[in-house]
Amino acid sequence: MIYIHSEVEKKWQNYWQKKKIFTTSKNPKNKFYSLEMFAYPSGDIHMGHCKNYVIGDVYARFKMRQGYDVLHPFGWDAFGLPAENQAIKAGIHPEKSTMDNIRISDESLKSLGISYDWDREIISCLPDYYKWTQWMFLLLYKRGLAYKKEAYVNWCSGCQTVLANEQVIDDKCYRCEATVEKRKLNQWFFKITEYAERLLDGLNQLKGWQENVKIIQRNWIGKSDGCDILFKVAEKDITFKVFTTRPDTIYGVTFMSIAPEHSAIEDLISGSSHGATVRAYIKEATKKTEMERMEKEKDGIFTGCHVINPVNGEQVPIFVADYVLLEYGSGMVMGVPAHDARDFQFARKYDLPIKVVINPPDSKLEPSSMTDAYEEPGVMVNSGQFSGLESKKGITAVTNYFAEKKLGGTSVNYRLKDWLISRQRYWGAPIPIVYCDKCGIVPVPENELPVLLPRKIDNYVPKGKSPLGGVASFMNIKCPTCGSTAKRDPDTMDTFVCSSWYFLRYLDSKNDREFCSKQNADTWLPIDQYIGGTSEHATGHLIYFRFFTKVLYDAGYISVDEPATNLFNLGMILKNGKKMSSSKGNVVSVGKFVQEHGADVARLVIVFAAPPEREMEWSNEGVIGAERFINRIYRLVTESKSSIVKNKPLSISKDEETIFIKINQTIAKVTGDLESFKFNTAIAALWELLNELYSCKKNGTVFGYGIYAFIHLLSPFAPHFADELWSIIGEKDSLEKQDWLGYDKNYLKNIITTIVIQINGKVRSHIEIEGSITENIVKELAFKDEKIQRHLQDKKVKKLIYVPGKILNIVV
RNA sequence: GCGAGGAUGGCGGAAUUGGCAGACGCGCUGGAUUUAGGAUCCAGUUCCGUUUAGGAAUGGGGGUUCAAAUCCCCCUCCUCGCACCA
Repeated sequence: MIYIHSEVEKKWQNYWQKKKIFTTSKNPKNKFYSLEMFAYPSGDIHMGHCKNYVIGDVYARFKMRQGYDVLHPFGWDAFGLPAENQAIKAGIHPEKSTMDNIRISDESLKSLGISYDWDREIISCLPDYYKWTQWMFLLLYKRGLAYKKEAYVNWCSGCQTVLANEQVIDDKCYRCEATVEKRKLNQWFFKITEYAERLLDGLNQLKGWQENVKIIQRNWIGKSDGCDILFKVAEKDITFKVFTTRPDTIYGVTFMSIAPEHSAIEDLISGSSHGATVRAYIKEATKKTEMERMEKEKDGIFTGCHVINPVNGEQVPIFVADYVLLEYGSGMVMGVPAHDARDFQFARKYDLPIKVVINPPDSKLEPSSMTDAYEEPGVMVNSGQFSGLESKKGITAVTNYFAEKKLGGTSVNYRLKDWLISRQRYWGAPIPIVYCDKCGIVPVPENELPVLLPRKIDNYVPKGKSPLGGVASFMNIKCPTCGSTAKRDPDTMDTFVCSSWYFLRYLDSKNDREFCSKQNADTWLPIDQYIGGTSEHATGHLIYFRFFTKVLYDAGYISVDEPATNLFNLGMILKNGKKMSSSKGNVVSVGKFVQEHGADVARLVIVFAAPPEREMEWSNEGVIGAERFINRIYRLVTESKSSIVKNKPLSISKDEETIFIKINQTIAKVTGDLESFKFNTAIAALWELLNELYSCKKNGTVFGYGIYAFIHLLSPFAPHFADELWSIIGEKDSLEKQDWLGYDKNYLKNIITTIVIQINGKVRSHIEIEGSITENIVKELAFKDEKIQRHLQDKKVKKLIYVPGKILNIVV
């Protein structure tokens, strides 16, 4: 007798839909917001994507069974490069291609029986969604958090657009792997840096986030405490502010470096004989990629100017050097060769003086014999009034000195940069900004949203300019303020903007007056369990959606300032050791697999093969195991359905006690494992119980109850199959409507306890004891034991160590 | 270079306030049943040792302990993140 999955799975999916089993409660008493990251619709989804949805589904179903009113929605991150590149490749308009992909992917998800409330599905490329993405832009603009500036940006020659920092990997584009160059462009930015401190601080309250992700975010934010110091230029009327974390080395400054892109350089070299060489150097430097600049030997060029060291009046030369980053601090660095590795190299190359101002605690440094900079703490020397101070105290003392003299003082810098959101691409939400000849930058009034993305466009393939710029009917409008001729912004927004707030739209997906009502937000927020992705999102989406949450909180639209209390990161599914992807040709199609083996088998393969957080290889062996599991259960249930017992047995006979204990232990184990995402060991426990049920006498109330309990426990993992078994044993409706099974605490301990007897830590024997166990009984039985006696011959017992109920170790 | 995580049978993986290493599955071996087996059932399966007795074993080396996969020190390799951040 073999289980036929195809009809059964369809039947239950229809049933769930008809009975609205997964429709979210309107008035939740005990809310639980369970969310999986939404997806890019690039082609049909494949098994590689499905781990996310299956793991999330098992958890959501478990929570439903525990009596929570679960919100479990899904949607599509439908704008952006992945969808657009795929459309261009196929030569199909992105809208058609995207919507087609969504349709077939929805089918795949439904065929897996994922418990989504499909009524709340969102698609970020549709106007009723991106209207609110544009609204978010305006909100940030109003709050001074969106601004435009000319900046060097990452330009991908393949995708013909700018990229955010985290979209550049080793100087290559994250989508097409073309080399990324620097271009100076006028672009929109979100001022995420203004939230740097709060983003950092908020991590401490996220107890339910994996430490790993929080560490990555901390590093990415990159807070460093230090001191600003003002340096006057000797030859010109210019003052520079320079950031340093080591003000204690101020007396060791022997030069100054400035980033090639720095706007003050022109002033420094104007009218100077150094102008030509400096300009040539800058030209060369800005041509290089970041990688090239990093890999070569540090170099620079003298500007002809000097700065005056404010502590001792010394004049030191200013160099332009391409290892200095414009974006960090003020784009200038004070060169202290004795105590900074980079400055040391630079000084040796150009024969600049090396001045030791920090000595190690118990030795003295000689500049001539140094082979490396000394960067550790130590004692300040050659430092005027500060000499003799321990360097840590020196940092404070020097900082205070500058603060008092109004020449600088305490300063904090972050590695985090503002978020560049303009994209010169067609497939995105248009930026709701108008450029009026008279009024300048004008935000589109809210009541004119959405700014519709024109469907008709001659050429959406990017060629270095925004495709929308060529659509006259879109570009040319009247200024909303004064009515004179104006133009729209031809750029679209980074998709990360769409995904920064999507979790809010689910709460009120059809609201056309607000992105989400305050009431719904208050009802459902925060996300109780967020599941998805790997840590690759740690510096992208997971920071951005925290940022948006804080902005919306500040603006009073929501009452939480962190979006998700718990975050679970998953490991990828691999096939032949590599990430599944259609370009690598190693995908397992959902549709085909479900047709052949069934959704429940797919689900079981995913949960049993490895712990969810670890990478797993998709293997045929796993499929065989899962199929065998299902058939074995099916056989047992159909053969014994007449003896099913639906209530916990009132009395348990002596010889049924063992199996009853096993049942209770399994309920406890599976419940605990579900709560902590150890789904693989939950399945192992079910296997154990199944084997146990097979080997016990196949009748009697306890056996019958065991099968009943088993079906319950199986249902989050293999919901179609479990509901089918549920009806086979004569029950009505779906298990989803049933409360999660409790267990009897009095039956968790085994009747027989095995005590391990060790001699000098080596296992020599076991004794089995039923009933109460005291140390004395154990000792008595141990010394009577034949094997133990043999080992104890001619030996003297020195010590006995007894661990109650576990071990007796005899030391001889 | 810095930061995080990891290394356990033929394979995926269990086991963490230190207490029987290898749960469960796959594979393999033997048996039963079957016209048949890539179905099913039963038994076995870390390695060495013919069996027994025993010994060895959780990447390698040292240590703490009655007792270490688990704690400490050193080393090797792998994965991920950051990477001139002044």
